[in-house]
Amino acid sequence: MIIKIDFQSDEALYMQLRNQIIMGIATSSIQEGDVLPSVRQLAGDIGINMHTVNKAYSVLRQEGFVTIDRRKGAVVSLNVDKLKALEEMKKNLRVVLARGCCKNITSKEVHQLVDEIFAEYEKQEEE
Amino acid sequence: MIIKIDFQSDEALYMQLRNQIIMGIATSSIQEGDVLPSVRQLAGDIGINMHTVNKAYSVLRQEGFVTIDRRKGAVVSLNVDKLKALEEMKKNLRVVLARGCCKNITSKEVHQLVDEIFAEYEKQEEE
DNA sequence: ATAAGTGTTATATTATTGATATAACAAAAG
DNA sequence: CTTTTGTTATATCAATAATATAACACTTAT
Repeated sequence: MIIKIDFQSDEALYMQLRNQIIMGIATSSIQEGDVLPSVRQLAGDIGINMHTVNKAYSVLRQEGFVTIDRRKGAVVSLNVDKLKALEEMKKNLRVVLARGCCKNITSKEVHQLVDEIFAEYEKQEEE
Repeated sequence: MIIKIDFQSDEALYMQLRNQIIMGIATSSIQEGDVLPSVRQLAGDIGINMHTVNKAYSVLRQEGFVTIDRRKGAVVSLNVDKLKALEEMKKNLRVVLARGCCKNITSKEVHQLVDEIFAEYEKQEEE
């Protein structure tokens, strides 16, 4: 699992970290049951503060992507509330698609993008 | 065009405003050539500060959704850079879809959501 | 022409957030 | 017993979000 932080980005560091871990789970480069590095370890590797990593982990826990075990640390374990997830996705898609729609992106083109991205996920699942 | 601001949300006011205007353009409840309310007017209607509206308009201008004319004000006019828009959408979709993918949302279900949302847009275009 | 309304700019203040820095604690592992 | 773990508590600094006045130049009505 390679984490790449962009210090020039206007996106918060802990948010970048959260998103990359989620994408790591989606591509199965991190799998359910895997243990994330300790907050101190990852902070040292990336070159950011311990608390920033801790905040990312806390958000991941609250959103149901990991459980935090005192003995093991942050363990990938998905708490699947599918109805909630679908609702959240629809809300997010409404914003993303509206932007594209204004720029003449068709539903067909969106479908293609979706397939491309899902292909990225399934491709790496075999590794 | 009805603007609904959630003061409890953790999303910045100017961002909520920006997104709702973009969704308004997508659903054609605001059309190309239409003039947005003046910053003072809209601020008064919503009950927020003039500068917050101004910031939303500035972002919309920078992102190519409106042009700002000294005599007319903020006019909806889409500066379509489709390649850039596709690139941006893919980046956004990667994050949104990864979250769903972890929660067992299938590509088929995403396709359905996309169709539902595009239907919302085209439905209101006829009004 | 006068008044009102427009976008724009400038400055200032307040509250919140993001990120960092130490420090300490209890629990678990070696 | 020492180290490492997550966790909590403070504190500080910088950046951002939102507000408040105020002023300027330009349109547009009256």
